Amino acid sequence: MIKLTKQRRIIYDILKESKKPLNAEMIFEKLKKDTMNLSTVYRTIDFFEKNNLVLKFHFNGTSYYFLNTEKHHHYFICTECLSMTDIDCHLSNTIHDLEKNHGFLVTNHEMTVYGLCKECQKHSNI
Amino acid sequence: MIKLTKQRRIIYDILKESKKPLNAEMIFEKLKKDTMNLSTVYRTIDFFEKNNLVLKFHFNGTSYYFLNTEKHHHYFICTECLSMTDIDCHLSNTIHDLEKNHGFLVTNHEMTVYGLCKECQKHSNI
DNA sequence: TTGCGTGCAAAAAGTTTGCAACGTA
DNA sequence: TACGTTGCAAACTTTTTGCACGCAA
Repeated sequence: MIKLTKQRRIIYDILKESKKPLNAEMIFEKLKKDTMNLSTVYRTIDFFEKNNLVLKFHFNGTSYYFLNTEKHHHYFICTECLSMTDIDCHLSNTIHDLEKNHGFLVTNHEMTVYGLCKECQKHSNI
Repeated sequence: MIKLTKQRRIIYDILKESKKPLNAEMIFEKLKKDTMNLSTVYRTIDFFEKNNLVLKFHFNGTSYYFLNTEKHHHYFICTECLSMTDIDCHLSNTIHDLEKNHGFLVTNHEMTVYGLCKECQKHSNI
């Protein structure tokens, strides 16, 4: 059974409220620092990840985390505002082929599209 | 014009010879350390990346790099032996839809499938 | 009560940077 | 020759770890 501590509850709620993926530092900021130690943030996230409660991806030198609801699997990340949008991608066929044709055992997959969202394109001076 | 230095040549060749993606430390090991400074490895890779000569992905705490030939874009990574296999994935449609339906500007995308290759499944005790 | 979770402090791992010297175009 | 590249050493960022104490089940 999973032990529900105050810290886990807090971090879970922060991730739940957030409309964007967060990194450890961002979570730490949100909980006002003195509530909890940064290493606890890392350990808690790690725990969540091992229990499939959160998913992560790596971007610009840090890992970002978000709750693993059924709908999140593939996403578009705006590199400006970090907004995350679910996208449809029919990967299951590809994965099936891999297992069938190459004999691979697929344990995990990720697919991320980066770019600028509509809003950020307006303010962007690229 | 791109300045071709001894160090760039060496690192390029290492990546070319390698059948697997390499991280900075692995490149550094291969060139026997005293040929070049580790920070030069990082700077060179960075330079290659900016000039689209290499692609990278992040895994297990480090960045892995490989030459950006036309054929490499989406791949299967064996988490045991790090072997990399190109896979077919028809993402262009997905990306097209994103740009058309959401007004996103797509600048980059990655898709990686992780698992165990045929060979490693035999020796694996998972 | 007991074993897992946490705080704290310290360090590991990966990567970046400033500056002087060097070497390619 | 000139300017981008490199070596070196130092720092920085992100993440991990050991240990003693604390708390949820």
